[in-house]
Amino acid sequence: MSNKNIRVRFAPSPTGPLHIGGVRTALYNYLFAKKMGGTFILRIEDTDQGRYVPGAENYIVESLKWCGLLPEEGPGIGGGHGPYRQSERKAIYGKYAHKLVENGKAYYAFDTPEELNAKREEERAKGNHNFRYDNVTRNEMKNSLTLPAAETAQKLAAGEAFTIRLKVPVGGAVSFQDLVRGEVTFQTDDLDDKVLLKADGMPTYHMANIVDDHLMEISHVIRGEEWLSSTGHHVLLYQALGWEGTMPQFAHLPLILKPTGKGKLSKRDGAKLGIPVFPIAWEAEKEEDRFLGFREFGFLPEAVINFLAFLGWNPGTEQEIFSLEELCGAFSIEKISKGGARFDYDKAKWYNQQYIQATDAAELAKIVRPLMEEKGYSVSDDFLVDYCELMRDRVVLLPEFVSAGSYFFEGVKIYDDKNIAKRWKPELKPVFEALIDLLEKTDSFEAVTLERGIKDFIAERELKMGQVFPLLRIALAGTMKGPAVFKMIELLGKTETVGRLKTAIEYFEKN
RNA sequence: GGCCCGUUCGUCUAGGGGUUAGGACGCUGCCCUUUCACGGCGGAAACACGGGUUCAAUUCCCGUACGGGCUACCA
Repeated sequence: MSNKNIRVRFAPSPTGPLHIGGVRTALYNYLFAKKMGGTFILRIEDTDQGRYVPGAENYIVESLKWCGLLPEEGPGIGGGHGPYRQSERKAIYGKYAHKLVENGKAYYAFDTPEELNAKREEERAKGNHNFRYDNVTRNEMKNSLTLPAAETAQKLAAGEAFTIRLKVPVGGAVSFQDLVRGEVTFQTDDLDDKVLLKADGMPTYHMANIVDDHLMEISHVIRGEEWLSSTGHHVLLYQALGWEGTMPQFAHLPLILKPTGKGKLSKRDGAKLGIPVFPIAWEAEKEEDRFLGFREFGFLPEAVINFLAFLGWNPGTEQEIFSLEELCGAFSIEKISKGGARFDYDKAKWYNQQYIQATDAAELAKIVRPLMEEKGYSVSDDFLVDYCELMRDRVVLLPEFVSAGSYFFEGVKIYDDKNIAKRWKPELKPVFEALIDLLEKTDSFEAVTLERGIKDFIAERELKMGQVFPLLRIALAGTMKGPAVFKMIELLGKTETVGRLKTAIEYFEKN
């Protein structure tokens, strides 16, 4: 069921790695598009050449890919509304900006950044701490409203640098219905005359976003709450361009807040708290500019998506685990919450654990294999699958598959001396030697058989389980933590098990 | 400062004029298990405050407080 009228876009700016709040915005756009049978579009907002960071666009694309949020239109993908990079649409914005000037909805402004700063300083000195270029102050600035027409024409002809500013009406009000917040109203007298076209000929976000959303036939603008304040200007712009009738609907998302303290989540919070705030790693020259992502921390993308979906949205049922597909079915803008949501890393880890537990061992083995190789462990496929089966319920982040069971791959490197001291008695030596004997004579190395055999062995000698099992475990793993002993023996196999027992007895004796 | 937005357990949230205010994470007790986990059953823990409206407000309205966002020729 496709609905050609529903078109949403994710429009990030390639100024660095996309943080997790951006991923959530992308997710909500994606979910809404899928839910409605509409189209999910990626648009790159690279109108600020000063802040352009090479590699950032690729990072955005790779991040979306890792998350499984594939755009149907976008740079490198195509679609009937391209180009999808704003830098490639420069001429379009210029045309509309000049049209607005012709229609008296905007004007040329010749004030240089230096002059504007000087003006701000001057006002500050007078005690006015918030100078605004608005429908009052524009009358004392250098623009086509205050200058004689001839002078304006002369400046333009001379190629003097100019910007085009929106001529905000005096004494009016703008309102719109926000899909998550209801009616929002601004007095035009509170709004400044936003720059639409910069001196370098590039549009500002405000201009580009309206022109593109209109031309790309965007039906719903779903974006972060940081845009709510400028939406008044955007509505004014739609009106000025005569596009009010097809203006998209707005939905402003609550912000993702820092895990601790105040404010919205920022790049630096990751490094500061040792948690990921980016989907995937970001490479950079300088060490302090490099970041690891959720992927590198060992998260499954499905878990990240599920976690993110619930940061500011809730289906209203008690189900917590949702696949991307299920989210597409359950999503609705009405259920987006209004208040900011604090980033809860513990919850993210819990989701990851849930997804690891729900993934079958063969699949986990595939995911874990590269981590094993990185560590230098060579493991057979069968062994790795069985191993994943044993460890699945004991792992929260993927790298723990490597660390938590390292003894399986490199033997016992460290013994738990404290427990050995507490439990080892010299008279246990013959018992363990007899156990080795028993194992060597056992043909079936299956956990159930082993369990029966070893339990009988202990009973025959009138020993307690507690005298044997903990030491047996330490002999094989070095630690008290780990899967059921019989399962371990089964996985290790006869030769390895017997070998480890022999070394361990020696070690226990010395201890 | 101005404008805009928000406020239910520590956190994410459900709910909604009359409820024992529900779930999840985290914390915690017990059970399972002679390990560690997983799992199961419990527990502590919330309607920011003040006024209205109403027979009745956590829920509706208004204030206040607090929090957040914006306030660039950045997005």
